[in-house]
Amino acid sequence: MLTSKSSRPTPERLLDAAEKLMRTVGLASATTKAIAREAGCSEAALYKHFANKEELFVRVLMERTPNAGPLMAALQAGPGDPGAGVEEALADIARHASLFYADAMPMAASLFADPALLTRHREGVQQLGTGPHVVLDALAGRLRRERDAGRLGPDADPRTAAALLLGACFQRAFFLHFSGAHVVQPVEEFAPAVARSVWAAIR
Amino acid sequence: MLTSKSSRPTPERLLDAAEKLMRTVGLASATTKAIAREAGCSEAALYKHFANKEELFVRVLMERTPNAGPLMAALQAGPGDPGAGVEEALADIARHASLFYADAMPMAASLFADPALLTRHREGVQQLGTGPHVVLDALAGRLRRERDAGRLGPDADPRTAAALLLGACFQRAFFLHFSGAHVVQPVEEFAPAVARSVWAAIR
DNA sequence: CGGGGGTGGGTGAGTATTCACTCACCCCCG
DNA sequence: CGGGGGTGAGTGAATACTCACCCACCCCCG
Repeated sequence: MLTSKSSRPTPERLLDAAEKLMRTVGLASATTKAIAREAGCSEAALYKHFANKEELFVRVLMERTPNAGPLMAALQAGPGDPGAGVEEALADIARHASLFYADAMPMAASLFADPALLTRHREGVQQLGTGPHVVLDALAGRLRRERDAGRLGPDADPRTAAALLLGACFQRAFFLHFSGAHVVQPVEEFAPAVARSVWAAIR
Repeated sequence: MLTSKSSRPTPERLLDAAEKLMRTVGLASATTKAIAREAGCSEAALYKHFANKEELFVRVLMERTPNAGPLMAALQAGPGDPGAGVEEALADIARHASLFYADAMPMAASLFADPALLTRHREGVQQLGTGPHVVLDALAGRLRRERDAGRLGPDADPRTAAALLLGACFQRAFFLHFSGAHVVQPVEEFAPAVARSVWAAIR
């Protein structure tokens, strides 16, 4: 019974619960009582493991951020592989970026409701040298390398191209949550279209 | 003294106050008491003019949305004017879009903290047949007309190009508020760069 | 023409509820 | 038996919202 779900340590369950509530009912309704109930423990237990509610949220944002791994992997792979075309790689990146942003959007946007929490999170994040812009930097760097390897036009603008591709995916994720799935194209047709147009801009 | 500031009707002052607080201290701290104090009236007066706090917020979001006028004007102007190049028009659109999104971002993103409020707002907005996607539709339509007039390449993808340009401006606005001004390019260099790359993709 | 009374807008002082957070206490494992 | 992890029952503060009341204004009727 080592793997029974109740064996999962309480702090983890609290982080899980907080994340789940932030995604579903929203930051405003993610109260300490609701989080404790969702985690299956008492409110007082929360304060045995976290100094206060804000610390819990900050740790959720730092540790339970949607998994950027696949996206970063898609960003780093590629340039050494001359078999795959750049456009296909861009489509793959657009696919991963669309999924990642769709995942991250609700929690990230929630922070705008509480500027104090946003500031705390920003400080923690920039002390770690990370942040949402690393994705953009990674794609820009990747494109710069592609250009230097002669696979892009010599006057291509890697940073701007990266901003275009990721920005389109980002805004699509926003529409998805803000207006509903019916106003956005499905990823399977969106990602290749985006890749095609960006590729046309830099080849 | 008809134009004295206290002559501004109370409901307007409440809407002003609510908007200001949403922008500055955030939706979470925009309490009825704070709004009333900011508007210079009592809390009870708020309930003479609005059924509840949510109705006040919804009306702020519907009526005090950042002015999309200049952006929509920049989007509609142009195709009849053969003197101006498409790229310059795109740069102008990118400039206006960057400003508009930077203005709208805090209030729009705040909604993610309260999904119930988001749903109410979505319903109100789509009953009016509007929404954030109209900007994208307008630019896509504009580009389609340019293409049909032969000023773009015949296989240009207007909808995707619009998503790229506006998405880049949208994400820039997000970075601006989320991470600070130091991680984004100034508009004066960002807008032309975006326009140049998009133009390269569709010409 | 004067005054009685409805009315829209405003207020101060509440109310019930909910919030984040605390405390005294307990259980059980090493 | 000591202490980390857990709890039930609070605490004061803050929240959204209400209530009784007020006042200036206007309309209309005697």
